[in-house]
Amino acid sequence: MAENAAPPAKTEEKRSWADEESDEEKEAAAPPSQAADEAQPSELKKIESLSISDGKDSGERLLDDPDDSEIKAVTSGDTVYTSAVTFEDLKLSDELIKGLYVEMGFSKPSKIQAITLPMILTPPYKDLVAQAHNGSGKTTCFVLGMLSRVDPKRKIPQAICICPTRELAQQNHAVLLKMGKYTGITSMCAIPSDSANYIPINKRPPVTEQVVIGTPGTIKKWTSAKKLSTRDMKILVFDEADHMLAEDGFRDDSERIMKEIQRSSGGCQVLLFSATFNEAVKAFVSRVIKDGNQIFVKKEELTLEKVKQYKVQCPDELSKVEVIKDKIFEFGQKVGQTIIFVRTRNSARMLHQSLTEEGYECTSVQGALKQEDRDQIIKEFKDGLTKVLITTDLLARGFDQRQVLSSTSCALIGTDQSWRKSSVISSIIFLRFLTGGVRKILSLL
DNA sequence: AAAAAAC
Repeated sequence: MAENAAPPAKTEEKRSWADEESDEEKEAAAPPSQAADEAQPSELKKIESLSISDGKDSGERLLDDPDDSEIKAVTSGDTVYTSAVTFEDLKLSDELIKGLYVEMGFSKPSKIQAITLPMILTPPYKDLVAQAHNGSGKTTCFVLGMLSRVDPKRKIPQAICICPTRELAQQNHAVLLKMGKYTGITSMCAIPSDSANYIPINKRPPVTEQVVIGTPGTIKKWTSAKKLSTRDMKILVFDEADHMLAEDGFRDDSERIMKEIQRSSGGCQVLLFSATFNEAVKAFVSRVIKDGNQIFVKKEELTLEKVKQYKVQCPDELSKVEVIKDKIFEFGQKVGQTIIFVRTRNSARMLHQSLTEEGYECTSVQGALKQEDRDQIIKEFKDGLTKVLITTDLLARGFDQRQVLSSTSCALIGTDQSWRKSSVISSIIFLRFLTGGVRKILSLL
């Protein structure tokens, strides 16, 4: 459990350096008496609802969720699913159970696991679209799904997971190795290899590993070169599925891969997992996934309500850097590590440079770096060797930094969106110009 | 609108 970052000070002291809200925000947000950081959490703290429908049902049934005690069974189509109270309910192999208890340290399924795992593991293995908050145990759902649907005796690829970034693919692969430690199930990452150990595709032996986790381009390349057989695929997972299926994301690649695998395998189960699904993606999903189980959480407030938010208004770009130096570093030392999100690769580079020049220790990572360097920088941060990491959307999604540090981290937001997607951040500091943008953020609250 | 993957 990550304890909430104790705010460094109460409101009054905070205002010694954080400006008060502007007029624009006042009209956009709440009654003028309410400071912005009061306006956000408690009001949004509603009981989260789960909506369960069979995909054809237009009228969604909403199950109020009183700490999951009442939800025992949910039906979808003709199949009756019994929510899993224990992992034993799922009839997993002993080896897998051991991995869950010993390696992962789990005791019982989380709510999303209790509901989705039976849907994933019960014939006729329907497709599944599932939304679950960050930190709710989403990864376990599909990793466990893949591990239990693979036949350990057959040395051929039977499960694929596709992720939007190499980093996320590696992270998910690490989870799979850990959870599947005693199963003997083999797996590999399908991401572009770094220059040092590059193997031309035609020299690459066909994949014999049973689970493959990778990024779209490489998966596509390997399958079209017949190095990755999809004939015996039983389960296909898209992590961060909303991005994988968004028009400005990986939709084309994803759709092609999905079609190809479903064709060659004769209908393989597809799982779509994400913390967020906007309406456009939902509409697309319902076209692609015709007859699947669906789980949506009503609103995506969970990340928000745990988060303490501060705003600092800066008249110009230069003063942002001043605030980072004077305040963020100091604040970051109290709470642990800091991630600074910025919008562009270039600002990541520039900010890193100007901070370093002035003797502030930090690192930065963005997509223009070589893969080796990316891996190295992230490893150092996860190992706690570096305290301040500047990054772009590269780490905005699915970056799980709890596996390293139970202490809190602090994120400084330079973009409108990335902080909402990021996993466990207990504290947010906005740095924005006086003009523009603020209203947009407030409307999201 | 930029970032991500990968050509």
